[in-house]
Amino acid sequence: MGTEIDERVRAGGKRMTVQRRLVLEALRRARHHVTADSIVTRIRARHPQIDPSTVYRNLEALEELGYVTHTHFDDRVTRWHRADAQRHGHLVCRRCGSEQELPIDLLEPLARRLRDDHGFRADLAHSAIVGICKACSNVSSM
Amino acid sequence: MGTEIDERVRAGGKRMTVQRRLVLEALRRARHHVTADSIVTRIRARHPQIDPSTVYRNLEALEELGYVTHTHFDDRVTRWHRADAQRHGHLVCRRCGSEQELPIDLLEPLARRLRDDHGFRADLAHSAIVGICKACSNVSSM
DNA sequence: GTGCTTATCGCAAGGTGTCGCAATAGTGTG
DNA sequence: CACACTATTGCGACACCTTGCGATAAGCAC
Repeated sequence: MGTEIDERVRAGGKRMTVQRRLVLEALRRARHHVTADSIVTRIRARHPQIDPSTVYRNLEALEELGYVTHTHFDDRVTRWHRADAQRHGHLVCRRCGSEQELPIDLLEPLARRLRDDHGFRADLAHSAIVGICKACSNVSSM
Repeated sequence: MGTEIDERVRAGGKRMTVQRRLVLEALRRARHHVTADSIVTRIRARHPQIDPSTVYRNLEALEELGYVTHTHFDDRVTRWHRADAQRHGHLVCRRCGSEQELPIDLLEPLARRLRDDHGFRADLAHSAIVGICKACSNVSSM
């Protein structure tokens, strides 16, 4: 089973290992963004010998192959998800920590502008946009 | 000396300590973005007893008071600078790591859109925009 | 299936912050 | 100026991720 993926992994000059398959499986199970750490925990439930660094390296390898992507949320936490998921931006409130998704085309005008004016091909979904959400704006002054 | 700042620090319910003053001074000396670590190193040259956690906590405290701001560059490193410095965005190339600054008003249309459509007050200078720079675009295919 | 090459693994250590805690030291008050 | 209050410090430990390295095991050729 999973022969198609095995093929594609090998085509990329990589190998299909037990650990790689476990990471892939964990990502498939996870609906949305997951932290590397949560993947480690989940896999360890059944395979206690897996090392965190292995998971990190696999996420990276799978990203190179185009299977997964990562997004930087507020400040430090990186979250991973399958690359075939709907592409979208993120808004994170620095006050309450709430998150909301954003249609990618809202970011398109800026992307175009950066491309045209600076020749820079921006990946605007890569980092969440930080700010103050509507609810928090209403509560606090201003 | 420094009485005005002392006042303002105290007005914020905080205290002016030797360490706080050293951090403030280091930021004043630094032209642009500096990492917390470089501040630690710099201060330690003359005051070897200062602890990194103290510097981190002071940066945070000074940020609350509006004296400094931090920006997230590519991936992990946080950089700090004085709040009165010219506000601007950042482009970081994920291939070659080069950085360039961006006039803040280029980001304004998106900020307005987020404010109007989502009631979200975005801080678009808080995270660098990641992508592929012009030079790298020309070298690699596509 | 044997053997070879080398991608990948597990482990230990490092980098960048963060946190809990007991000791210290700014600050306002009497 | 001594005192009480509590913000702040330094230290040790932890969190999250990265890196170097020797051991292991995919994947290919025979």
